[in-house]
Amino acid sequence: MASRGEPATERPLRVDARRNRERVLAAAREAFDRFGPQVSLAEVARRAGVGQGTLYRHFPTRADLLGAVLADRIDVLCRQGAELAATGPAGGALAGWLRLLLVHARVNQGLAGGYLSDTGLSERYPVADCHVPIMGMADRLLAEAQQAGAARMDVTSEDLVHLVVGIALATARSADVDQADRLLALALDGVRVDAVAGRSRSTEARS
Amino acid sequence: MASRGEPATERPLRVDARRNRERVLAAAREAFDRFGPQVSLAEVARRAGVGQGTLYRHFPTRADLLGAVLADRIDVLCRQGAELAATGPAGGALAGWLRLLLVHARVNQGLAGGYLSDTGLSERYPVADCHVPIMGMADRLLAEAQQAGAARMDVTSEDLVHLVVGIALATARSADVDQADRLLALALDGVRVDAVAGRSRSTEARS
DNA sequence: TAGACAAGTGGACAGCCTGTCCATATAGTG
DNA sequence: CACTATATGGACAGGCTGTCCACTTGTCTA
Repeated sequence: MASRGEPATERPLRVDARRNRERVLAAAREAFDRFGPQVSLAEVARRAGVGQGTLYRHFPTRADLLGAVLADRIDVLCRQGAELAATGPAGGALAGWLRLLLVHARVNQGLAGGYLSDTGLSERYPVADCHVPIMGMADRLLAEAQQAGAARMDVTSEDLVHLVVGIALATARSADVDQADRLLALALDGVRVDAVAGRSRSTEARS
Repeated sequence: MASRGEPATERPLRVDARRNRERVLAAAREAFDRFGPQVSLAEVARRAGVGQGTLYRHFPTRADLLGAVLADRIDVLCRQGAELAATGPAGGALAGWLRLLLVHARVNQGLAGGYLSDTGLSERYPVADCHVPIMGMADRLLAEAQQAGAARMDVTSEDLVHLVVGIALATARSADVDQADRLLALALDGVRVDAVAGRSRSTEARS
């Protein structure tokens, strides 16, 4: 995820360096959208009009570049969540935001997938750093929904996010554009408080 | 998926060719397990003790190789499903098999992911060929569960499979090994027939 | 069993990609 | 303006994919 908050304790980048960094970022955004997250980094450098060395100086690995591109998309998503929370009822805000999250996850499926698998397939913190703000927003919206009695108390925000991400991943290449939405609705049916009415969910369906 | 059913209309492989094919397959199985689906095909050939040309002759693309390895794992899974159907109650068979599917999807997540993304990121049939047997088994188990009154009528087998695959993908690198199971239970809560009790699921939670 | 030919093999090779290195160019500073 | 730390670009080493083809080996027929 590189430098989200710009520690600024270190001397700032030289202006030409910062300009090049932005160029690379812009080129990467466009190239990832156009050719997918597998696009050659040499190609990105070419499109940015910089040398490969410059690209690698700013983003030592492909994951760093993917992460940087993801980061501001996530910013937008979280701002939207805050707005929903401020303007609507708690249950609706949660459901609405999960829908936005679903769209985000579908659109950026490739990016995030590439990011994750480059970040290290193993031995890493379960969800990548860049998902921290997402988890924060999920925490907040779920807590509010639970307080309003609109969501089961035994559901965690991690569950919800994983469920949505999963739906996005699983349906990413489905031709049926509505399916993701239907799946989300199905899953949300299991989340709402009235769905549980005193039964001990989980394993009792085992066999 | 290459030649699952061996059309046999074409002359069979020469014995040495068949032997080499098996060797490559065995080496691939092991290498994929050990090093992940990104392992170099040259490495697979080396481990199989054949030349690269031989590997590519039998499996022209990485996806072909991944697909072949996946195919027999899927065979096993479907046989297990048939057994469950034959021995237990319909609702339990469905739930139990979905759990097996979840395990399968988690274990082979990398394989399937690699398979899908190599098969072609775009313009292809939504779910890859190799999933046809899985869908068939899901169809069957769901239909039986629905007839037994153990599953909602408005759920499709595609929904279920996607949900499970999604959970597997989303939790594949989670440190919490139980989470996938909990998510599945959560999702199944939305599937069971008593969860719906005369409400029109889906979008009414919108805002 | 021998000969002939189609089928199969292996490894060299072309082309592409990643990530490093360093001689050169340039912003920032006094 | 001069000086230095920073930044740049492109050549390069190393690795991977997928193709090609001269050579080897099953298989079939007589």
